[in-house]
Amino acid sequence: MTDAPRDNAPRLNRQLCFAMYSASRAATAAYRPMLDELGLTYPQYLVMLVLWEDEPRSVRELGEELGLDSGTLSPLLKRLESLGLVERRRSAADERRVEVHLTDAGTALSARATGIPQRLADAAGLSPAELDQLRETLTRLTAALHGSR
Amino acid sequence: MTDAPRDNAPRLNRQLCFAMYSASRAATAAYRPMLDELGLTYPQYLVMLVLWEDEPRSVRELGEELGLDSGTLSPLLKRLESLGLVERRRSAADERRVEVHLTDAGTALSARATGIPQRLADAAGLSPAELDQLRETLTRLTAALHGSR
DNA sequence: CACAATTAAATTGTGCACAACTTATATGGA
DNA sequence: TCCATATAAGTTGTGCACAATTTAATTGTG
Repeated sequence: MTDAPRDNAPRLNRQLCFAMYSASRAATAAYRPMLDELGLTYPQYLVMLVLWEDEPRSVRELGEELGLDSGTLSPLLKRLESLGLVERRRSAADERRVEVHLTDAGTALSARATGIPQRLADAAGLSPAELDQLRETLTRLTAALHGSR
Repeated sequence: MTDAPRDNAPRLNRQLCFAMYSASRAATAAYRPMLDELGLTYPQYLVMLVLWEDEPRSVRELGEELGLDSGTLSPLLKRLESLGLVERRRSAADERRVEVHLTDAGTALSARATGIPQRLADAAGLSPAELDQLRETLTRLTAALHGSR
């Protein structure tokens, strides 16, 4: 036996999971300076993206879109509310639900966020076709992993 | 104007970054039941993978392999030490360094972790060629994003 | 109607990530 | 040699993720 890595042991840089973990953190880090200008974290930005598509949304609906539970969303939404970007209102029709509405400031922020994804795509160093294929493969992978529970 | 999503606004499910964020969390979630049996979290498992390749490693070396800083690693290593899997010892040659050694229990755990990556690959629902290409593309993307800082 | 089961959101507790700062040690010139 | 600079690790504080639990409102069924 030698000092070389054991052949049967999993090797870090061979692992897809680590590649995704690293890529995800690198992408979030690349977003950070742009999001800093908006005063948002990356998960807060994701919530705003969903609301910019359609609002109001209940906490449960936001959670379904993003795959997050109320344990993550409740405090996050409280911070967005204290930033003056959203308002949380109990639904009159169903008192269990909390509807998250955009404020005028929250709606206005959309304009300043428009260019962000393109700036990341530029920094990615991949062709548009590669980016598209990567996104498609990841989406399929995510669905398969969720299905195999 | 209609109620439809604004065409110029970034759409969530078109965004590569969200695809990576979701895929990374789904993969970690798929690992969780297997890692629960070992008593490890996913980042702890990553540290053990590095040590199984070669040990001892300093905190700085671990951080370079994994892209993590001492703010993350110091408490994580303290937890691994309290689990009896590693020992932290000040380097005699350089008193600033802390060398992380595997204990016998830490070394032995490797055997129980061997099959884990294959089980995830099976659940991924992608062909080996797709998995390999995905990993390669992600690695290239991570490098590009780090380079563009 | 009554009431058990379900659903929605919040809360509590643990463990990352990461920025900012602190402490201690080492190193490279003037 | 002296000491400014750099480096290694730890600490503090904020904000996710996520499991487990709690509280409150709603729904389905006898």
